[in-house]
Amino acid sequence: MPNALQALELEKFLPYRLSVLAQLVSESLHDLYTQPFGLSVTQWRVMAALGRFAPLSASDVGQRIVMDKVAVSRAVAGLMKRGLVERATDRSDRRRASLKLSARGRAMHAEIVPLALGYEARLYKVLAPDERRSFDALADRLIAHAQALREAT
Amino acid sequence: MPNALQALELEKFLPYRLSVLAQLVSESLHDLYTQPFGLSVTQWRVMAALGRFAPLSASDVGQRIVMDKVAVSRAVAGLMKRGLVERATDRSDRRRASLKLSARGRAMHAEIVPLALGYEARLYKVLAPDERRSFDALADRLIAHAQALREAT
DNA sequence: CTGAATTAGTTTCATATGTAACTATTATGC
DNA sequence: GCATAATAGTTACATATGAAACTAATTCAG
Repeated sequence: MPNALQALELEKFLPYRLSVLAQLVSESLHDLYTQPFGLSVTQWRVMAALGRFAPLSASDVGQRIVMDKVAVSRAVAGLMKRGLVERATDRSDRRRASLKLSARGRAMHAEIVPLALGYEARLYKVLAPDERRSFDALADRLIAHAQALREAT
Repeated sequence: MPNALQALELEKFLPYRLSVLAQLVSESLHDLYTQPFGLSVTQWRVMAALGRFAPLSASDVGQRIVMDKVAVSRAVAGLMKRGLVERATDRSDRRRASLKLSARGRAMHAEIVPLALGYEARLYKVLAPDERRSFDALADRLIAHAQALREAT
């Protein structure tokens, strides 16, 4: 047969399933911090980046968490308004502003991290330790490859 | 130590990595059909569902592709305007409308499917066949479990 | 040095998306 | 049978997001 009929079986199609999984996980996680802390997804991600990587500029944040600068800018504006993040203009390059969590921001971060890790732990429970390691490794390779394919275009 | 300091290492955090991977894949795929065919992501998903599962009601589509009814409604409206989808009111329950691809819709679907499968194949190339099977199986279990956790809340 | 090109970040506008309210139709309790 | 509830789908509003234009500061070529 020169060209067997190609059928797209959605339920087996990798991009589709990745989208469903990421969506489910993201929504569940969102529930953990949206009601009690009033954070949007992007705000939480920025807080997570700042909580982990000390002082960062807005574009550093964007690179870390794969978020465009507009989204970062908006999230930071919201976090500053609530006094969760502090900004200081860089003395040597006044375009830059280095960002870090305020005391309040650190306190909130410290409350949310265990919730996030708790959810991750519950999710991972369905996999045995070696399966978890295996999934992680394969996912990493897929990420790297997807990135390479994207740039190749 | 009663409660070791929990650090959130974003780059190892499963929800974060799933989000990055799904985002990368979705963007790449999007490039394949957005320019040449002028479809949005939701429109393409609806077409894919209809292409595979014959006549479906709008809510059937939503269940298949995990998309809420508002999004389905909007996507269908756009597809109908372009004559890619046909709608027929159900005689026995006039709230329902059964949807299917038109001839033009089927033709477009037939053009896009190989592109989508081609991308999937390129993506999968980074994994050996047994790794691919393994990843698929683990991902399926994660999906099922994430769904269960979500409902348990 | 000085003007063109870069870079950081914000604002604007157009589009996408989710929640809730609404219409129309069918099912259910009494 | 009739009022109430439930279901399919659309519309309206409010918010989120992305692309492009814009401001301000810095770098670089000559």
